[in-house]
Amino acid sequence: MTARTTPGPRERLLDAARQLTYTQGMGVGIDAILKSANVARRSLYEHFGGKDGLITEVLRRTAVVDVAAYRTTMDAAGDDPRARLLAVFDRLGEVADTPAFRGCRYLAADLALADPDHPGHAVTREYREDVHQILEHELVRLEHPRPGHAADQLQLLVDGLLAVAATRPGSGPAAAARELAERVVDEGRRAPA
Amino acid sequence: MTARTTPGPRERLLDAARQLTYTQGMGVGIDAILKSANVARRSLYEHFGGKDGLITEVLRRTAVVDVAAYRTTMDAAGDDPRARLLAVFDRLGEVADTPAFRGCRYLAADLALADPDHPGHAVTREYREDVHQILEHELVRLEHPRPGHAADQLQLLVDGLLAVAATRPGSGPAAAARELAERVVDEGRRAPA
DNA sequence: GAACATATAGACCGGTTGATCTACCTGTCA
DNA sequence: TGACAGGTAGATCAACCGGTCTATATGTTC
Repeated sequence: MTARTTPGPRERLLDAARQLTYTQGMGVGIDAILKSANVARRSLYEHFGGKDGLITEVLRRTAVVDVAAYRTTMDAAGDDPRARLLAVFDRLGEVADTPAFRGCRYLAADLALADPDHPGHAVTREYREDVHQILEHELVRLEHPRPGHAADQLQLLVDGLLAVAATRPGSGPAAAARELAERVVDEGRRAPA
Repeated sequence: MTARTTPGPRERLLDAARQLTYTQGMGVGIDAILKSANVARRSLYEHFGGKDGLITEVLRRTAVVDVAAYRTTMDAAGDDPRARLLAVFDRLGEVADTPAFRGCRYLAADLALADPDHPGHAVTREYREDVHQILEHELVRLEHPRPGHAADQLQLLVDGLLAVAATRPGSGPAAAARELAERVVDEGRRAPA
């Protein structure tokens, strides 16, 4: 029941690694992370076994947070599934407008971790499955004729939005993606046969 | 007029770097490139001044090739602007199905090159502008009401397609992207007012 | 043949990488 | 008091990084 005023070395490491791997990429040196976290070298290996373990745990943590953010965003939009889905794109537009935005962390991780056996890949894959399920769930509630397919399309729009926002800032990708998302969501609504 | 049977060191370097930076990422060591190209260390610095120069030149070369590929693909689809635009997505679907496919080289470069002043970023930016212009040109021919905006959307679909293909292979992103591309292209065609 | 540009081969540099190690310090609990 | 877990500090390691260097070989061209 010790109420720590300062997070322990483990949390400090995760936080520093989360920030530095995003701003500097997966190639950041361990020394930079240790220095930023103000943590002894040994503690890293005690807690995570090495750099790969630390990176993987960072991805796991952020994935939990980001999946929760999807749900929070949708809950704030009310009960209507259509509004809930479109709110995701509005929210991503806000995030992408942040000066600190540097693209999708999970895509960057998959592209940067050349080794296909790196445990980080499994984490990113699971993250995408979670997001897909969240989107599909709303589409089912909408009685969308092809919820799985539509979820694929929405996820493609999300990835496209994040990629364009990272590489062509100022082109307003969020609005463009939202327009297309509306058509996906509204598919087969008032159409005959 | 010497008809070389083997490309010179410069071409061998560019070719090896093109392959290795794609399969291994921008973090590949110079030694690996030199060994793969079977080129002396010094030649790299004579021709490109260093690793950054080599990488930048690789991006410049592949950008020329890839922009030409857009035109070739569209020309093979005939004269109709609609068919020409949709052919791009069919072609990208083929490319993404290649076992060697590892995502968009230019997006990976922008995400991996942490230094915002790296000359490679200017090359990728110009590449995207070229692609945008190609798409917009066809949309103008189509008398699309908002050719610039539609080109933005098509480019977003391209980026999303390549990202999904790299991270969720087998989910058929090409077909999903093509469907949405059709709606973008057909926007305001038979609609009144 | 001499001069020259262009290769190659490889030693070498300082710096950094991820990882392992010892030594010491500081709480907590028995 | 004493043991012990968990933290810090920092030396040390082999390997590799990008880059510079010398020496040598191979052409081509005056």
